[in-house]
Amino acid sequence: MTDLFIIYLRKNASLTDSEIDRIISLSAAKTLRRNELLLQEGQICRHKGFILKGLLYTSGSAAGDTEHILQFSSEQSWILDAESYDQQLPSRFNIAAVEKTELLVWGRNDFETLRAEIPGLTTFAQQLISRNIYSSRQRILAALSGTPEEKYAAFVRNNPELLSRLPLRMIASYLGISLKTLTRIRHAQTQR
Amino acid sequence: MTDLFIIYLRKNASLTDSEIDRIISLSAAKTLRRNELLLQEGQICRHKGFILKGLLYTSGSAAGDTEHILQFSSEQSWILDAESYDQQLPSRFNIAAVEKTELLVWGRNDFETLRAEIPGLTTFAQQLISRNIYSSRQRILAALSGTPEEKYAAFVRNNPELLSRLPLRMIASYLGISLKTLTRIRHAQTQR
DNA sequence: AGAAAATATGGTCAAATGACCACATATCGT
DNA sequence: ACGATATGTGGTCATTTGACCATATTTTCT
Repeated sequence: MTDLFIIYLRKNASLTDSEIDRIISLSAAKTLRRNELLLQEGQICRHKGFILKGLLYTSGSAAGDTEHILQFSSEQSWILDAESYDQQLPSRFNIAAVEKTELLVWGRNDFETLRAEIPGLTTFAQQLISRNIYSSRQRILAALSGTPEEKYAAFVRNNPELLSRLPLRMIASYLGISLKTLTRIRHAQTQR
Repeated sequence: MTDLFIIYLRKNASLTDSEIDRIISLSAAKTLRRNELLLQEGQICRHKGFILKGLLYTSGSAAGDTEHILQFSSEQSWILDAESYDQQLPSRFNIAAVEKTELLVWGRNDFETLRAEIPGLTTFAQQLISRNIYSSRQRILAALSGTPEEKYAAFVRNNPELLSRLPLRMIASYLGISLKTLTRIRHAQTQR
């Protein structure tokens, strides 16, 4: 199963095989069942995770408001609450499994050890952060732009592989529209 | 005028006075007039800026949709398009001045030189990134949550000092609501 | 100071949305 | 495989929103 991680690193980072081995040697396997929490609001995020297989969502709520899904994270991606992890502060978010999910996780100290040993890992982590910032901006734009119908169309366009794995209510929560509106949109589309 | 920058660094970073001098020695002053662009969509972001005085906005648009304001940046904060700056790719955003604005700017090479010389600067930059990620998430939640009225109330609560400096249409653009809706909300509030 | 431009307000109307509810269907866990 | 639970669909209705337009007001620039 860690093969998937090796393949990912070979493809995306500039690391030697022994460096990759070393990284894996400090990891632990973790499995989440459907709906199980990886991180709960109020807890401190003590691990960085890499998703081998499965699908997670990150959710949170603005003061007083209902909960919304901020992000979906599927295989071949990292998952953590950066703010809580970096500063060891209680998280304001929940991270939970949409479906059965298998992860590799690293404790913060171990990962820092690895970063100190392996310069290429730091470089790689930087790139990930840069991408993260960019995708957050896209997400903000998507949330502000367009009608519910356009938002849904954009979601389908950008995440075709997630469609069948997610309940509609989660998609509605992610897009910031009501489930009612979402089913209306879909109904209108199948009519055509 | 650079005093403001010195004060900021003393307060927020762990740097010696000579390190601060060194950082300033590689900076250049820049002034933007109202509405003037600091960065235009399609251009590559070649500088990192620090705002001494004034107010900027960052705007962009999702495919086909109208432009929205992603962020306001006022004195004592950094401004750049991280994606474009890091990877030297054309920016997808505009950054422009709401009002006359004075900045310090550093070319990318110079800043990297500074980072290599001054470890404390790297640490500090990391913290800024971490905060950036967090505020992006808050922004996403705010965009998804609540009615226009609640969004406006949250904006007023979180940015009281910006209210009088921004035209309403920019606030509307930032919140993702129409100008009409915004004036309606304000009208209703003054009635009470 | 004065002309020109930008900004804010307000009216009307059609359309879209969300809240609430009931019911059908699919999915999950044992 | 089965019962229980979660999920999706659909109806109705009141409310809100945005589009379009005209006009009043403020601000900017020279």
